[in-house]
Amino acid sequence: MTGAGRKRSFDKEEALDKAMRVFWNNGYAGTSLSDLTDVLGINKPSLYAAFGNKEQLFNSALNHYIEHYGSPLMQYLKEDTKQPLSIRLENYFLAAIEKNFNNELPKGCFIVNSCCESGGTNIVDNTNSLTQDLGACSEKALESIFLLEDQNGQLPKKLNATEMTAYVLTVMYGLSIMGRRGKSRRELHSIIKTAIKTLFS
Amino acid sequence: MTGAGRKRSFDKEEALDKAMRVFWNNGYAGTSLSDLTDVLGINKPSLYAAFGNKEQLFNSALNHYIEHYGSPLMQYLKEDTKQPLSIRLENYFLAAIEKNFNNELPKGCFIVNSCCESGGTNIVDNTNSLTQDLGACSEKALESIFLLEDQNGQLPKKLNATEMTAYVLTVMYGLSIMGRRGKSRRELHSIIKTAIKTLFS
DNA sequence: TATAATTTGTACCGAACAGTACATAATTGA
DNA sequence: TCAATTATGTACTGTTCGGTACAAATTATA
Repeated sequence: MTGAGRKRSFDKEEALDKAMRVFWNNGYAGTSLSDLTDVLGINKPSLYAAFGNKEQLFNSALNHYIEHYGSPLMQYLKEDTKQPLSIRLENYFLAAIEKNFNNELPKGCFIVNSCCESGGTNIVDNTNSLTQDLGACSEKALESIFLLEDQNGQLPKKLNATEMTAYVLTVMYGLSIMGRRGKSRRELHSIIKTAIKTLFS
Repeated sequence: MTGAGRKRSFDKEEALDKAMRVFWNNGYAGTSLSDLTDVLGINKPSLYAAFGNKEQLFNSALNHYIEHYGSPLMQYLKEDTKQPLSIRLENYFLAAIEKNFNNELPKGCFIVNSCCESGGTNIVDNTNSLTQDLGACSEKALESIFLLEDQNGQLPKKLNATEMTAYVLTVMYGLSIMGRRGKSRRELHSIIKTAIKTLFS
């Protein structure tokens, strides 16, 4: 079927990762096609041929983020289930904030940023609902983990899985904003310590 | 001194409040001058004469928000100091989320939204530092309250004022994102209940 | 009532925006 | 080697962007 035709001069997955970082840093409305083509080192027709239009590229960037940066964090909760939940939850938080000190990545969480931008009149319905879906999806994943923990009696303070999920997610979101504000690793660690302490003792 | 000259046909404070809501909903980059003049019902030269340029208007909107929507919340912590801190903190959180169900106001917290947008290449240094300053200012206000509480032995779990401040602010930020995501009053109340429960028992 | 001061409305500016037409270049399969 | 196919680079489209020049309208003071 395919085969004929000139070869693409760039790696599509690499380019998507670069585009994601631009959107992550500047938001949808704050990113122009020139910003993208500059960073990706390709010209507009190539970008359109590979990724569709600006909105579709943004949606692809959101999915790419979840797949490569968001979802992997769940492993810290799932693995080593012999360790108490308090330890795994702390590792989950720690891993999340550690991204914030990789100077190659923008600050905060891309999904959180997009939630703030979402709902505005510049964001298309399609993108609004994708942002909502990705938020809901992470929430479901978290809840399914805490449902298991609840069955094993690991949830603290008589919280049920739904309450635990909503609260942990709230703290995660808050940490994202604190990270975006440029808080130091020391400060973010302190917040995590407080979260674990107040939840589990 | 002043006196001569045609009268302004609109109320400047009202117009600023309207402009704030547009920026709050759509962000800085997501708001155009046409969006503003449409909502304010004035034309561009009037807007420029009254508020300077887009960036200055945005900065004024941020200050207006803090003065009329952010700072007043602090009263819930300061007044009725005979009541235990747990009650006052709960009222503070409740008052914060209640704004989210006023359908005339955009969802979430304007400052939180601006933090997410801040740092991007489209936001001018001046606005970046104002956003940072306003974040830091709220934090100082909160910390001065918790310093007093600490002296009265009201802080729970052996937290000091700095730890308490950072954690409460994190939960507030998280609530803002949850609100922006469209969580119901019931869900946000549940999160607040969990926060109070885990902090104080 | 004349004058100075201020706001308003219209109409415009150059620049940047998202997106595309089209010719050229490169690659595969026949 | 030739035809079909795909990607690239240039140059362009119409629209919207933030911002302003300028004349008409309105007001207070002298």
